[in-house]
Amino acid sequence: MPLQLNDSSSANFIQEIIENDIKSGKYNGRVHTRFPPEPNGYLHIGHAKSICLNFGLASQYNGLCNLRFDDTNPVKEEAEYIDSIKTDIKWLGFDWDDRLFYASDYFEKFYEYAVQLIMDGNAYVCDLTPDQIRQYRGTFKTPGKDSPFRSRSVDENLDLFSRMKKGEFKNEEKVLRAKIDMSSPNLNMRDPVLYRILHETHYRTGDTWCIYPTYDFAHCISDSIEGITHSICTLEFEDHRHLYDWVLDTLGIYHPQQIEFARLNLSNTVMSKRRLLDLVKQGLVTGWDDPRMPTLSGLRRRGYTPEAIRDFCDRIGVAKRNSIVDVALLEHCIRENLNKTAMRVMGVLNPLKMVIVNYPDDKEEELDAVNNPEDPAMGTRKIPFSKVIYIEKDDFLEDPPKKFFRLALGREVRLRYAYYVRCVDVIKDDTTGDILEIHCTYDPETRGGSSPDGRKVKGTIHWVSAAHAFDAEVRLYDHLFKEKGSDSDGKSDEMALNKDSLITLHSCKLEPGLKEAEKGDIFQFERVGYFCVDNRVSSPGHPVFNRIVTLRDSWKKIKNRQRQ
RNA sequence: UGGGGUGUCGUCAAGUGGUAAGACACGGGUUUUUGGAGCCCGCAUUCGGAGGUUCGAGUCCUCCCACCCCAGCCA
Repeated sequence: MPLQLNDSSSANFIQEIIENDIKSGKYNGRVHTRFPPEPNGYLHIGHAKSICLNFGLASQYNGLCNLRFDDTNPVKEEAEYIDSIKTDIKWLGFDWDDRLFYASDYFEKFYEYAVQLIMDGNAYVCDLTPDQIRQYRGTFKTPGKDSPFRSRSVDENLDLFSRMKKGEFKNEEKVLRAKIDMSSPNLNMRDPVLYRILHETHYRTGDTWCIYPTYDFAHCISDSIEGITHSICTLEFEDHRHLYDWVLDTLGIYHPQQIEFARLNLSNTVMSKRRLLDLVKQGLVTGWDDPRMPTLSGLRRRGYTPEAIRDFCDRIGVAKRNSIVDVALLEHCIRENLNKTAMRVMGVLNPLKMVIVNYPDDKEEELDAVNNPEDPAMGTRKIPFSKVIYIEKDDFLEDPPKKFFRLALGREVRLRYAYYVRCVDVIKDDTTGDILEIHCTYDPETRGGSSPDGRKVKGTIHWVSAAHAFDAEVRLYDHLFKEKGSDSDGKSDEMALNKDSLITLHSCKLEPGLKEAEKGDIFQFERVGYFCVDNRVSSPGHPVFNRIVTLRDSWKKIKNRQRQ
C-alpha cells in the first residue's frame, strides 16, 4: 500500500503542481523525484521531511524516487556517511530499489557538457583569483564587471579546460565560468563558476579528477540525466532556479522543474549542521546519535518510531513560508503511536519504600496485569507482590494540596492491579526529617484492585515488589533548549542549553520481567512515560532505559496552576 | 534605497471572488483500576496595514509595512 501524504486533507502546493502537470500531459504524466543528500553529515528530522515529501509524492502518484548522493565536493564528503544515510532512509520506511545514484558517476558527462558549453561560446576559462572574482561580481546594488578573460577564443578555452582536467594548474588558478550576464540583478547569473580545480582525493573517484563541477552545474544535469520531473529543494535555492533553467536550456537537454519549499524548523532545538556539530564537538551531547539530537539516529536511539516521524511529516504540511513547528506536535505523534503499541509495565523511578504492615511477612503472590488496554490481543502477565514494595516518591505527600488524589497519611489509594492500601504511619530520619518509609495496611478483600463493598478510591499508583525488583539505570531526556526558538529565528546562537536535558537515574525499581528487555524494546511505564532500551550502552541482562516522552500529565498542570 | 520569496488563531496549515477547514497547544466537561487513552464542548466577526474595484474581497487592483534568502572556486 502506498504511503499517502495528507490522505484526507487538501493537497499542498506541490501536489497541486504535479496534479496539473499530470492533467496537462507534461512529462507524459510521469512523476519522478529524487532525494539528493550530500554525504557530509548525518540525516536529521528536517531531512525526514524532504524524504517523506519526495518518496511520498512518488508513491502517491505511481512514480519513482531516486536516492542520489550529491557528491561533487571531495573536500567535504566521506564514504562513512553513505551507509548511515542509507540506513536512515530505509529505517524511515522508504526504498529506492535499484535507483541508487551518485553525482560522481556523471563526472564524465558533466565534463562533456562543459565542453559543449565552451564550444557554443557559453562558457570560458577565467584566471581571476577568488578574491578578484568576488570584486568583479559587484554587489547587490552595483553591477559586476566582465572578466578580462571573458572573450577568450573557443579554442583557447578548450585547450585551457582540458589542461585544467589534466592537472596542469594549481587550485584556484583557473575556473570554468558560464558566460551569462555580469550585470544581472540575480548574482547567481553573473558568470557563475561551473568547475573548479581541486587537487583532492574523492572518496569514490579517487584521483581520477582534479576538477569538480559546482552544485549549480551538476545538480540540474544530474536531474536531467535521471529524467527527474519535479526537482524539489528548499527555499534558499529559489535564486538558483534561473541558473538551473539556463544551464539546461542552453545545453538543450531534458528539463525537469525545480520547486522550492520551506525547510523544517523545530522548536526547542537546532537543525543546522553547524549548530549540531557544535553540540557534538563541545561535548554537550555524547555524539550524533545522542538521544537528545534531532538526527534520525538520535531519534531512533531515543525510541522514536518511523511511523511517528512519518505521521509528523504528514501533519506539518508543505508550504513556502518559514516557520517553526512546535516540538509538542512531534511528541504528540510518538505518544499516539506508542499508546496503541507499547507494552505496559510498572517501574518506579524515584523509589519510596512502603511496608504493608498487615501483610504476612513471607507471603508472595502473583497478580494479573494487562499488557495493553488499547490492545487486548497483547494479553496479560503476572507480577509479583509482597509485603515490602516501592512506590514513587511523588505519590506520597505529607501535606497534600487540594485535588491531590494520591497517598497521604490516613488516605487510601489503589495499588495498580493489587490492593487498596491505607497509610498509617510515616517513618522519618530523626536528624534530617527525610521520609524513610511509609507504613500502610491493605484490605485483603480488594485483591485485583476493586472492593466488594463498592468503596471507591480516587487514586491509583504504581509499585514494584522490593524483593523482586530489578534495578536499572533510566535516563530522562528533555528538550535540548528551553526556549521555543530554532535556527530560523536568528536567536539560536544565544539560546541557552537546557541543563536538565539529561537526568540519569540509577537503581530505579522495575518489575522483574524487564531484566530480559532487549535493545530497542519499547515500554510504557504506567503513569510515567514511554521508554526505550538504549541500543548502545545496554547489554544482555543490563538494559538501560531512555525516556522517549512523558505521558501527558494533567496533575502537573493543576499543580502549576495552584502554584500561581 | 538590486533581485528572489513570504505574511490567515499561541504553533503549524487549508482557503483559488460567495461570506474563515483541520491539527497541535490551551480551557472546560464526561468517562476511567494509568490524573494515560477515549469521548464531548469551547477556542480568528477576521486574514500584516491602508485605500480601491465588486451586490459580495483572505482571495482582484494600488500603495505601504514586516520578515526570510542571495555578493563560496559550499550544497
